[in-house]
Amino acid sequence: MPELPEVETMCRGLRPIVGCRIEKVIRPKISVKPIRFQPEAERFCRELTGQRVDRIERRGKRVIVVLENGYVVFQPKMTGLVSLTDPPDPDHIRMKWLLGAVEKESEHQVSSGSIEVFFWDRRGLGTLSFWTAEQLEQHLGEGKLGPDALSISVDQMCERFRKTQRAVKVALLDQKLLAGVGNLYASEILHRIEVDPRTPCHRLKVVQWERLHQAMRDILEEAIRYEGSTLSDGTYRNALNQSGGYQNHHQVYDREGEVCRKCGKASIERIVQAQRATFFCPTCQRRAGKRG
DNA sequence: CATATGTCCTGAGAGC
DNA sequence: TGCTCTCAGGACATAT
Repeated sequence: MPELPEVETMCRGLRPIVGCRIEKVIRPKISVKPIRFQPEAERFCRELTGQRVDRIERRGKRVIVVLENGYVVFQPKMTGLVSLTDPPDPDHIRMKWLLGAVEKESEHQVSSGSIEVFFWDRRGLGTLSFWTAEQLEQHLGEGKLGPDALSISVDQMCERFRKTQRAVKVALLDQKLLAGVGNLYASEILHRIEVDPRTPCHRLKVVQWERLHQAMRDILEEAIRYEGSTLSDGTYRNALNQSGGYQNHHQVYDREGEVCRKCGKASIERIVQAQRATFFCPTCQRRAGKRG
């Protein structure tokens, strides 16, 4: 499930294509249902062909390839992957680019010859869009997508979260409030600051939002250094087709019944919030007011 | 407006 | 061995 660190890793892996021209856009024939393209697939491919890649950006959990004339937005959702090497299997390649060599001198210059970019998605919930600058803001601008988790300030966070009565774990997943945190990292963040995931946002104090903000940054940055988390399904890989490393550092996610690494006593519990699994330590993350 | 639920999609794994 | 069933969860659509 690519969240901010995994998507950031994909973006970094794409840097070698900056300056290259998209010579061919291919949609391999596959037996599974096609993913959603916007505009529809044939026009999408036509629009991209011949364009030069200017830069790579990320907004929350989306990869944005900025072309000389338009923006390609890839939403990996659950199992999507962008890579420069062979993806996990050939049966779920949703799109492929053949790139020409770079035109100008650049710090990311690659040797001549062809580069391939693979858009792969096993479950096919992901989407690919090609938008103008105006459409990009329409779809991903303020009001649609909250501030990115790595650039939001503490004050912004307090302001956006303190109004809601929803459980803090559930609110962290709301991309309109905050972009980039998903189910895995939300549990990890709350464990680090020892807050019960069921606590309503409006009950958290300013100092706790400060801790949450700091822990969020720390954990996301650590995870980026490890190039994300590859879960047991093995789906997620970095651009060079290697597993991430952060799964070995998870404190609670997918550790139901195992001993908490912080207190060394309690075993990690799994509950369901808003139809999603939440993992936490019942000892370290006691509800406020019940401590002692 | 705020919040909750249903839907999309495939493959892995459980259970019989 | 092979079948059926459940589950994983991001983002959007629809309902309350």
